[in-house]
Amino acid sequence: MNYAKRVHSPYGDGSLAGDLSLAVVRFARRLRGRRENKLVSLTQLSALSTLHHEGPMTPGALAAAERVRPPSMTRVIASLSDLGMIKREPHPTDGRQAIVTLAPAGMEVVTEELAARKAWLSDRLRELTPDERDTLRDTVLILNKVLADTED
Amino acid sequence: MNYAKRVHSPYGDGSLAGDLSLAVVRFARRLRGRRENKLVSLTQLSALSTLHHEGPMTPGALAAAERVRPPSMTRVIASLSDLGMIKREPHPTDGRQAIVTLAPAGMEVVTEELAARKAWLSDRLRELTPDERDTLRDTVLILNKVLADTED
DNA sequence: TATTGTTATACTCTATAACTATA
DNA sequence: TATAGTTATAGAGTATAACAATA
Repeated sequence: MNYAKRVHSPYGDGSLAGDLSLAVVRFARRLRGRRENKLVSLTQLSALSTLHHEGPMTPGALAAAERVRPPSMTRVIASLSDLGMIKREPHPTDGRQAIVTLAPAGMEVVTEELAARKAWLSDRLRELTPDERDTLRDTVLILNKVLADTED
Repeated sequence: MNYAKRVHSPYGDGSLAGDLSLAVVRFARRLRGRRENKLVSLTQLSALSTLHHEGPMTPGALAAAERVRPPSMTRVIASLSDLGMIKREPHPTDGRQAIVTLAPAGMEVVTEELAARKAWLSDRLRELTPDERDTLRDTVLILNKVLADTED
């Protein structure tokens, strides 16, 4: 595969949307399946990771960041709280809200799980060429940009 | 973003695996959530799409192609059969197996759903640069390659 | 009234374990 | 015995609708 030299496909060739969504869904299925015997699920890890990167926030903000509905995040927060990985603190000025913070156990898990998850995926990535890895790095930026632009 | 000129990141920088898996999972979540009021789910569509691309096959082969366990595929097949989108036919030589084929209704749905799904994703993709779309096209190839290389 | 969050409920997706039928 | 597939069961993840508490 020579990415640099390939001519751009026409604007509306259409197959990209279909191919991309199938590939992403199958890959995500695979990533989730790889998590047996782990302390937290990928959904939980994703929430912990967001708290790690962006700091304490309200449940609503965390739901928005993770792009799930508030009731879904309520359950994720409850499960992580049961595991002692996050703490709920009262909001300083608004009694309706709460502030969710990463507990020490959660911080530890984020670090360990990120390392563990890399174990198998990094093995796969290591077999790719530097160009292919760069492509995937760019993809992370593009997917996050697309997600950020989809506000509804 | 200028993808072509960027220097390759060092071999083992490690963050790619973590960033990629989080981005993929969030994107997949978004894709699934976009399917309300659709005739078939993304899982069902994925199976129909495989039958469309690769032709009739046994439930076991379909499970392998979709990278799910046989019992999971049994349920997908049953639901698609209830919807009249696939047909089960006896295997010519092995009484244990069956051959799953795409029914006319299934063929129609694959075509229509692929078009419908593109409606929103294509809107997003259209806002990207040609370089960014090429990056995503390459990513589809890379992800499928990684999935194909992970046989266990 | 509007907003934030939770509870109640239900559906989809996937898995493991145990079973049936055929090879 | 081994293989292909199904059934039974369970758990994770997500959603909508209805509710409670606070602004």
